[in-house]
Amino acid sequence: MTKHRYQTEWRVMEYDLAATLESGQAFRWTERGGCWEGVVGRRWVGLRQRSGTGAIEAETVVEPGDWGWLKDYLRVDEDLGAVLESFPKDPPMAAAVGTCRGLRLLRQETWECLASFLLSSTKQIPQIREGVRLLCERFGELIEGPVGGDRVFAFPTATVLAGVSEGALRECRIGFRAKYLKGTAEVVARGGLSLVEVGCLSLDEARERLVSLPGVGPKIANCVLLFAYGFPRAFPVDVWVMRALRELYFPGRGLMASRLKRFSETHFGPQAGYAQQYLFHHVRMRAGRVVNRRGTEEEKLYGD
DNA sequence: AGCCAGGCAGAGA
DNA sequence: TCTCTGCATGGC
Repeated sequence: MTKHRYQTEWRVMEYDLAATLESGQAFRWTERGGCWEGVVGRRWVGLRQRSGTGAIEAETVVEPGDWGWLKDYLRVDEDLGAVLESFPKDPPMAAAVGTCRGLRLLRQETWECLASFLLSSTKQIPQIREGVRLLCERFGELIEGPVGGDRVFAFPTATVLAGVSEGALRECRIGFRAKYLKGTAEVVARGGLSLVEVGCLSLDEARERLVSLPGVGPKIANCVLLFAYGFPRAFPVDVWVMRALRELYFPGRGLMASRLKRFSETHFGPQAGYAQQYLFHHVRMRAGRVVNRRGTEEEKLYGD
């Protein structure tokens, strides 16, 4: 049988697709031969960025309608220049913006984002991706993918995950997080917390609701509020962002975490969440280079 | 071998 | 309100 392939293209300035899809906000995108493959909602999606114009090409294998769902996900209509302009004018932000040109925030589906970040505590991004992948393969619905490609799965619903035993969830290598995932899936599945209604609340009220879920504290809540709900001031503070605050803003001073968090709540302005993502990506890229350089003895000589 | 990873919950001070 | 600890797993 022949499958259709539906394609479109957006001309968008300052959009680094690779940085955006790899920056630890979404966990299902993989690159194959210059094409980023993933799943948005119940559709397989292929994305490619043209080297010359920077235009983004999108492809699906089922009828895409008007593509509005994918434009929303990628936030291609967002005015990134205005976002960057809103950042505080200080050396750390200037450095972060300089090394992360075109980094964007996505707008993800709320349940997938919440469930994915429930797996994130004291895990590295590749391990989170692995857990998400196994959950999808074992409990997600099979959906249409490209001819001759791997099987493709939707992210499993809260209802399905609520019905899975904790032991079966643990077999996805998610460890102690299994009981949190199951517990939260149960609350969401029975309507104990409406993820739709959370989006109608103020940032503080929305965060208050989310942290009532088992396994969801302020950090994970802020990730969901930023990456799925799009609250522009949500500011997740993980070990990397804490490191950025310490090393870039207060080097050599042993400030307490609580003091740094208070600083972060007021310093970064109306697009603090975006600023956070730039700092996060900036310090991770910097660390990545250091790690890679340890690979060869000769470059070790250059040190830092 | 020990330390760290996009943390959180529960206990105790 | 704070600090401390256990919790799975994998990579270095």
